Amino acid sequence: MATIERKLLNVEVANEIREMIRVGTLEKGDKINEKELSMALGVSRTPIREALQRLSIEGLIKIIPHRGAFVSSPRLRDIREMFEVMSVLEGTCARMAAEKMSEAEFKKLESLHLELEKHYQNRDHENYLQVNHRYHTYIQELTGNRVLNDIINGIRLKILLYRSQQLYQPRRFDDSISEHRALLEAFKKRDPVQAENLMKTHLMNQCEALVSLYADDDDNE
Amino acid sequence: MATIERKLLNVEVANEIREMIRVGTLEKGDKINEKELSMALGVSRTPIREALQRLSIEGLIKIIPHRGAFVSSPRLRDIREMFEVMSVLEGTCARMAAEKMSEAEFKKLESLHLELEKHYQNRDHENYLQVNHRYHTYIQELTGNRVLNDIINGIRLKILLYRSQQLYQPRRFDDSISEHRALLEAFKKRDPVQAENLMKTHLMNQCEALVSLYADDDDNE
DNA sequence: ATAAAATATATTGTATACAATCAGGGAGTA
DNA sequence: TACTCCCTGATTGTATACAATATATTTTAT
Repeated sequence: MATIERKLLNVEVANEIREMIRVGTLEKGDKINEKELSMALGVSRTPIREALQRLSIEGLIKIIPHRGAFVSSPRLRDIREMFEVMSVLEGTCARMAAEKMSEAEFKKLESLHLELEKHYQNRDHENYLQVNHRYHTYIQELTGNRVLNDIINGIRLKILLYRSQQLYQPRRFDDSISEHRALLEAFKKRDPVQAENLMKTHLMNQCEALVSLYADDDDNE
Repeated sequence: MATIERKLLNVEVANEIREMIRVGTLEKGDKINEKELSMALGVSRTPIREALQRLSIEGLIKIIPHRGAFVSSPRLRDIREMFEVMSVLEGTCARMAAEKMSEAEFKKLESLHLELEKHYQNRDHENYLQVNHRYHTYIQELTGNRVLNDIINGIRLKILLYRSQQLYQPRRFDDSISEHRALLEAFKKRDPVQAENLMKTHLMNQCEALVSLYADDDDNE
């Protein structure tokens, strides 16, 4: 028998807003109007506001007193800082995963990699990103550390605010897949140190690609 | 002219509760009664509830639907996971700090270390812990990465739920100070790799000390 | 006397009402 | 025209009211 999932509106609303941000309905800098949203979702402002409090702690939105809630628009510096932490954390995941990875788990990882290759051949950015996300998530999960997972997921969602700009430069696409190939080799050899280092540089390269696209943007910094 | 700090009650209330947890007025497992707290603080339940939402995302409390908010009481597994992440993050701080530490900054660190030594001589656990906290915080700040800082501070507060048990075993007290001595040497030499490794093991040792005290406890796991 | 059922009380969750603050527009002046 | 001031409407922040659920107490039956 399944656990009865008791639903609270503020949790549902938070999920809803998070999803809007994830898929791009809400973009960085957008203002979130409480009344508007409450009518759209058919609930009162109370659960809306409670959800906004939650999201502000997650860092997805910023609440300016008496002005309202705005979708976060991290500055260049914030992006760099987030990636710096991400590279360390995902590097750690890679190391831990390489240390304890079973053969079945490697096969699963390999199949994800093959999906990546396919989308790369087809120059299908959208699906590449999607599978890439599943690939990284899978490695995280192999660590079995939920605290680690939660932190990484939280940061990733914030970085996702910039997904539109991400990876749409062909050069970065090429580099990304070759980094992934090297990474798979390291996992195949169960080499924790190499896996960690490759993952770290993979992340830092992604950061640089994002930042370079973004540097000449106006309202950030 | 100073920035006008506009205060919102929910933020104030969250600070208040956080402080209660930090100093021990609220302990792990305690229930937080909304009405009671609202009367004690002289505000309505609205800002109280908004604050609770925030704290639940921080992980300091757990909200059980229709039952109420309870101060988190992490299981043994959670503690281990938090320390695992902490060791990586604080290790990273140590590495980054060692890489960029100025002479003046080292002097400051050294003076903090000397305070530690003093309290160690006097077997003054309370003040040792206090200075130890400032020491670690200082290293964090040297990195200049606010994202990193926020994450570490968040986890530390949760670990602090167990401060009562921490370091009150004489053996651990001795080990802690000698680990700190080695650490200071590494910083003096500006050796990032060693600083990182020493910090990591320092944290993992602290974890083991805490867990061992705690293993025979009842309601955890 | 114990255990289950029923009722009452307390607490949480949600909606609404009211207060404080902000954003925008027009009137008036230089 | 450009600028300031004041006013109005809109939006956020807080308090209260009501509804739903959980906990405690009493009642009832065995």
